[in-house]
Amino acid sequence: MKIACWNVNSVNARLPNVLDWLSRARPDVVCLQELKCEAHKFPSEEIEALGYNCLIHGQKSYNGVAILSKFPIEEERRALPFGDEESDEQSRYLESIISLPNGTAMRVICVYCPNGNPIDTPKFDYKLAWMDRLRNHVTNLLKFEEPMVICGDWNIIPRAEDCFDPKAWENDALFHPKSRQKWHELLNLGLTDAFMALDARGHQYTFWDYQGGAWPRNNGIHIDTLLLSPQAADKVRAIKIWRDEREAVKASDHVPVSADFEV
DNA sequence: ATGTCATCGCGTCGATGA
Repeated sequence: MKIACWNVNSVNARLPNVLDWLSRARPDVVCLQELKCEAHKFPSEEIEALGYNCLIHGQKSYNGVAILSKFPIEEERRALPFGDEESDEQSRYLESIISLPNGTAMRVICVYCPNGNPIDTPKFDYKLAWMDRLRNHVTNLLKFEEPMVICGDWNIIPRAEDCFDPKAWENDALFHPKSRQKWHELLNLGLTDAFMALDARGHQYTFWDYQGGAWPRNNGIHIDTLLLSPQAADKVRAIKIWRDEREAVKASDHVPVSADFEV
């Protein structure tokens, strides 16, 4: 089975690209970030027509996450615990249980981590606190010892070789030592980064800014990936960054990332 | 630093976020 992750930067502005890619890639499960719309404006009919069940956590203008599944899907929660009301106003988290054809189940989680810029503002504090809340929750989920996949736009550049020009990111929330520390704390719970397990090359970007000719210069960053519980890591077989999608007309600034699992 | 894009509002562009 194929599970994918894609920040679409407005699902309605991107609808032709999304439908086209779903038809070609035929993923079984897709986690979408940055819907930029409320649930009632999500293009459910068009996506259902391709055989997907849609679980949507929308928000007007900003954020918004969804999980598409060809298999039966049930919502587990749509907010991280350990938070305050202000944090939960932002639609950045969606957790589901998907029933697979072989009779087993998989927990699939879609996350859109806060950007956090500029640093030295409450936005950066919010990013760090959000990562703490996620780590606390994942700590509990790992106790189930079940297949679990967390797909995300993590808004964190893990390594210097995950960007074109590390110097340009020195004072950015995506590459700040505190952000990367949160990333390591999360992974050190026992999660496997699917890209690092199966590829691990540097300069395999998933995002290129619209500004400054970043795409033609290949000035990108690697910030989208799938994190796996040990039981999911046992089953992962391949990872793919759909780089060519960045070349499309009206492309998102992120490209899809997919992982193939045995069964 | 900025060769951009998307949304909203009571608007026909500016503010905002990325």
